[in-house]
Amino acid sequence: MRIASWNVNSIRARLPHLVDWLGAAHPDVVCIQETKVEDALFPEEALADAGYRAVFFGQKSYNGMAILARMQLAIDDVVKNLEGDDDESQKRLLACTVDGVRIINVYVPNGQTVGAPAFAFKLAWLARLRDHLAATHTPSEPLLLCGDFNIAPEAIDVHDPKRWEGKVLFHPDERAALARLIDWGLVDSFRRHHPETSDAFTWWDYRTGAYKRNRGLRIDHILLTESLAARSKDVRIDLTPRELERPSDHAPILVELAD
DNA sequence: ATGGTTGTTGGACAA
Repeated sequence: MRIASWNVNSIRARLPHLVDWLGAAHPDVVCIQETKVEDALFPEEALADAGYRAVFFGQKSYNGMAILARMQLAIDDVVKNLEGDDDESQKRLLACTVDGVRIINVYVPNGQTVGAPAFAFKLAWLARLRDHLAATHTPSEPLLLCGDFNIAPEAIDVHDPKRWEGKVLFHPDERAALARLIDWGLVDSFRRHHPETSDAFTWWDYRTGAYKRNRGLRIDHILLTESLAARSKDVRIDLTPRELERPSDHAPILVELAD
């Protein structure tokens, strides 16, 4: 089974890219972040025409989640947001089960600037996610936690770690929060398959021509429990859609799981 | 050099 994660930065603006990419990459499941659309306007039919069923959980303008699965696959046990969130809460988590794999798709708060209220919100949200995992799941089950974490784990994941050190997306407190999440019982699947690979990024700022110079960060992750990591054959970042005109600022990451 | 671009919207705001 091939499972992908992609922050599309508006599913309506990116619909042609997404549909083309589904046809080219043939994922079985796609976890999407930043749909930026309320549920009534979600492009469900266009995705069905492309051969994918969808569950979605969105809001106007900001955030918003979706999970797509090939029509032949069932999507079960859908969960929207964390325990304690209400209708007013930012839409940042969507979970389901496909073919026996528990899939948790997250859009971790960006944090804006270190020290800002949004940064405290980011750290608190990550702690709540850790609590949710511990309360609802066990590390022994086949579970995949993926999405836009807005955190680069290590210096090797940043184009210029000296310049980024202590900045939002690469601050010690965020990296510790991500490490706490992983310590629950997860594996960074990309790093397991590519332990030495540098300059492998999933996000490049729209400004300053960052993509052309490969000035990026690896902030989108697919984390697996050990039982699922044992089935993982490869993980790759697909740069193809980032090359197009008016792309998302993120590239998709994909994991290949043995049946 | 605190710049620059994109998306949602119709002026900021978030990223």
